[in-house]
Amino acid sequence: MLRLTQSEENYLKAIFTLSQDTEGAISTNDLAEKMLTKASSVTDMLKKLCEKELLEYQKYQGCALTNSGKAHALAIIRKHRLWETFLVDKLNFGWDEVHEIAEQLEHIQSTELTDRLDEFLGFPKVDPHGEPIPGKDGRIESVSNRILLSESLVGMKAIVMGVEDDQTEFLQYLNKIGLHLGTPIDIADKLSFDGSVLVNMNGKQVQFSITIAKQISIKPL
Amino acid sequence: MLRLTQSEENYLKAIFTLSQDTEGAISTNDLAEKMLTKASSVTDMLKKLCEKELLEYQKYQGCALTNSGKAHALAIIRKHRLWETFLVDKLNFGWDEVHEIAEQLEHIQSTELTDRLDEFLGFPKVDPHGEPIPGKDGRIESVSNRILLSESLVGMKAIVMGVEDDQTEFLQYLNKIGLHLGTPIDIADKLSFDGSVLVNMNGKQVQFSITIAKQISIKPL
DNA sequence: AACTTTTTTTAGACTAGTCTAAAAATTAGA
DNA sequence: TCTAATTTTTAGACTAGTCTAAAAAAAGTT
Repeated sequence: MLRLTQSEENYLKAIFTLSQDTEGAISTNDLAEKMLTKASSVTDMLKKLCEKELLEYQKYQGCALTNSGKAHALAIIRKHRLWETFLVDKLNFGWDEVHEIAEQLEHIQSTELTDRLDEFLGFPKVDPHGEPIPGKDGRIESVSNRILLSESLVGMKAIVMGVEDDQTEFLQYLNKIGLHLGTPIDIADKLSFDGSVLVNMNGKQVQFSITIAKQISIKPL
Repeated sequence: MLRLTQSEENYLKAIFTLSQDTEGAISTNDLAEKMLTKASSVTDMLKKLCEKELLEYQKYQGCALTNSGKAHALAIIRKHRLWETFLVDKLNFGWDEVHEIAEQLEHIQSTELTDRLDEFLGFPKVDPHGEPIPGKDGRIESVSNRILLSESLVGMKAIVMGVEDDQTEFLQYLNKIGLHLGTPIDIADKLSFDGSVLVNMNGKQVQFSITIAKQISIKPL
């Protein structure tokens, strides 16, 4: 299998995640924003990755991963999520503390290591943020019956199943208000003018802006 | 604490290990050989590391680590040996399979991670090759009563405690002849003309060249 | 359809780490 | 101690990845 640099791997991962909620090609600018870099740097990298047949790229037309590129991206995501699970389950880190470390661990090159770690963890299906962990073959088992909190209906009862964003500050905020995976919630109200969601949980009422509600996935009961 | 690149870390580690069995400064050429690189590349790196006060360096005089440089080197060695222990104890890798992977894992930046891993492993004193694991403070607990097989006396009974070299092929050879940590051995004879050591172990007799005998450390009973 | 704005690419420069080839310093030998 | 051999450094070049500034293409607006 093709050997990639950390930078190349990070680009592939970014393109893959952007593709998840985007139709068609990924634009150079969007990718530059995601990678916290400049469009000119992105153009250079796209040429290189295209050369290696990890993505398709035509001047001014953005890019899209090939099957090979997708496979690489999924392998990195698999490692990232397995390591996060290791850090939380075995080393007792909080779910808000593991992203940075996993960003480094995901680049360790050894399929054998990844697979043994998977086994050691008992073949977990989701990571500490509720995100599904791709299997050896790159397949993601679909997580059933989930919706975003932003799409919930008033009166619904549900269980928190995951978060779409694993940035430290966001997760620390959720910790502070007592929201974790598995927390039961009641949708008390939705404010039509700004999309805010009022939620009863742990005996208190909390208000989530639409931005936050889009980051929380729940399973209606 | 100063942030270093992987390459800088590898140089510090190499200088540290060379210093272990060398009096005085480490020469540019010796370091180049150890790093599988050219002397000119080494000179450039020495200038940089000297700038950062990790080592002392004067043109044509070789180099020696400062206390800061030693501390960094020991931190890397600590991580390397803890990860090797994890791979063998928790993921069931063989002692001959872990060096390469640990070479990557040793560069993961997080003291918190290292210390939690240490705790998770039960604060091991030695790694899978019998090498001592530096503590949080960088101190290495001296491993008592050990000598090299090359220094043993005929008639001695001993236990294999460690190997100085952790290259895959060497360890695979030891596996093949059934030599592991804890294996009891009898020194049957030493050949004066080439320094070979004849050893009885597992009911068989094995002959070790002086080169190999210098790589095996034992505890006389 | 022509003009303006935005996006994207090119051109050229910079850093880190490496290399080769040549120059300089040190060490060894007679 | 003078010369030869060895070691080490310098000089200049290369790759990967990044940047800024400017040019080119695409998209939006009247």
